[in-house]
Amino acid sequence: MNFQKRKRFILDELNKQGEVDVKKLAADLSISEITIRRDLNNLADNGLLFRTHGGASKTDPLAVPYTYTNKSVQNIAAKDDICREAAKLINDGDIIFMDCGSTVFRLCQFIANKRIKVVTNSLPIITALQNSLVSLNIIGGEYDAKRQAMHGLIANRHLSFYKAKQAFIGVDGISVNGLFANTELEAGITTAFINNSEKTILLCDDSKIGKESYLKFAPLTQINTLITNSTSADLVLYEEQGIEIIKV
Amino acid sequence: MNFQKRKRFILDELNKQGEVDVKKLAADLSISEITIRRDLNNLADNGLLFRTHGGASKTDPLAVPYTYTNKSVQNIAAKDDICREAAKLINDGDIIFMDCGSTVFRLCQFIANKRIKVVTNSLPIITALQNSLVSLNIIGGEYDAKRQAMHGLIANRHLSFYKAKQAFIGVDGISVNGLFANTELEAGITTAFINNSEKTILLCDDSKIGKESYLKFAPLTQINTLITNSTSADLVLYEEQGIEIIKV
DNA sequence: ATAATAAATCAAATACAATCAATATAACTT
DNA sequence: AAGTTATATTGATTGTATTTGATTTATTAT
Repeated sequence: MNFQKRKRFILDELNKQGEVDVKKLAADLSISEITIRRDLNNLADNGLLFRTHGGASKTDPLAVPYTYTNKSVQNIAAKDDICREAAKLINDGDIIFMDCGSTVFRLCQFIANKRIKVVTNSLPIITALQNSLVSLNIIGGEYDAKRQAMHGLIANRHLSFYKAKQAFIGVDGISVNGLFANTELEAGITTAFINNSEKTILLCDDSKIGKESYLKFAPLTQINTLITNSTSADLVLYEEQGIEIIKV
Repeated sequence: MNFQKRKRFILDELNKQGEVDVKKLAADLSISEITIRRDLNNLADNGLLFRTHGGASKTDPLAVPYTYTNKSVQNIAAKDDICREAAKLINDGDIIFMDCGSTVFRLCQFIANKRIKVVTNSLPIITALQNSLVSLNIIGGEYDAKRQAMHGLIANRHLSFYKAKQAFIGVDGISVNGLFANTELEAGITTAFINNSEKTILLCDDSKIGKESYLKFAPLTQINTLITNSTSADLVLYEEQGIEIIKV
């Protein structure tokens, strides 16, 4: 009973049962558990199964199709704290922009009962707010399945039809040198948000503070307010550039 | 009963009931409450549910994914037959419009593996096709939660940026006198679809044939092709006005 | 204020990874 | 062909990490 045969047996078993157990496989194949574990890890590395404690299953049962689960599971608590504070800045009758980051998304829960208009390029935000009191406006354009949002020339142009009181945005990084994005598309729509709103409010958990990623697309002076859970000493430098800092 | 299985059970239960209870889960799964609590907290950290005192409830984003399931979708079989035929008119490389009716929605399943570009104002269509080979473009504008689609001035203007080979549309009624809609908004976007495509293909099950509802917004001559399961004698009258009829 | 729920801490069981040894397999030399 | 060396596979051992539950203490809801 070699490697290849065991693999086939394991995958067959997985197909039949939906899951396998290290102990049982070891007994069935008369081989040590450590070897089974090695096989399972190998198969998992190749994406052929999902490793669990004590065995394996066909796919990750937590892999739900329509959420931010894969992406933004980081720092949910901090993000919620930030967004709770952000929601206090919003009053009935306001028109606000919300961009498509995972931080801004957490704002939805705090504004569902406000009588406001939200303009956004993010589909998860639409889904989250579609049965709320919020009136929604979607920015059209090329759909990016990975970000579940619209970007690009047409989106930017569409956005220019609107004027909002506040833009709530996220970035991939912020430092004394400015705001950073991972892609041009993101930078483009964020810039459009900034240019078409009276006030720009940046929502940023501590993992983004001081981080300079791929593309610097705007100076700090474009931002009016930064809400963050960071305790970084650099924040005073931001303040010196005229940004109001709200710490949570 | 491991970790993953419990989580799947919890999420399933949550989907069915809308909320779950620590005690009940512990009893159902024959496991201690502390473990259930840990599971719930873990899922909450991943944004998959909202933790409450004594249990958990659904998070908003998962609450209402876009579908037509809740709606009364009549005549599914007939609509599928129509759409199967419609899909034959679409070739790789085409750019097509799809409007937001329940009939046109059924077309998704037949085009998921085509390398085409779809421009649409319907969110259920986006959801259905977002992980397909199809490249998507969303028409922005005011969001209508009831229709789960965008309509209005901005949507119509946005649409005018594009030119498609074919527009696949539905209507609320069709007779020898023309095409009928229930609202001005629908009429507006449908007209825009027609005006910006080389060919307009109307998908219509028998319940719409001969029906004259609220608003007549276009003459029959605007349509190039009608695909229907109807056996009405009136169809020859449509044909006399220059419409190609495909019966299924 | 009181009861229910949650968090914190500790303990036990189980699974895992790392390391090293034994064996089998392959490759190479003469 | 035989022997030697290198390599890959497997297993045993041991320490580590994870999972789960019991008990106690803190928090929350009504």
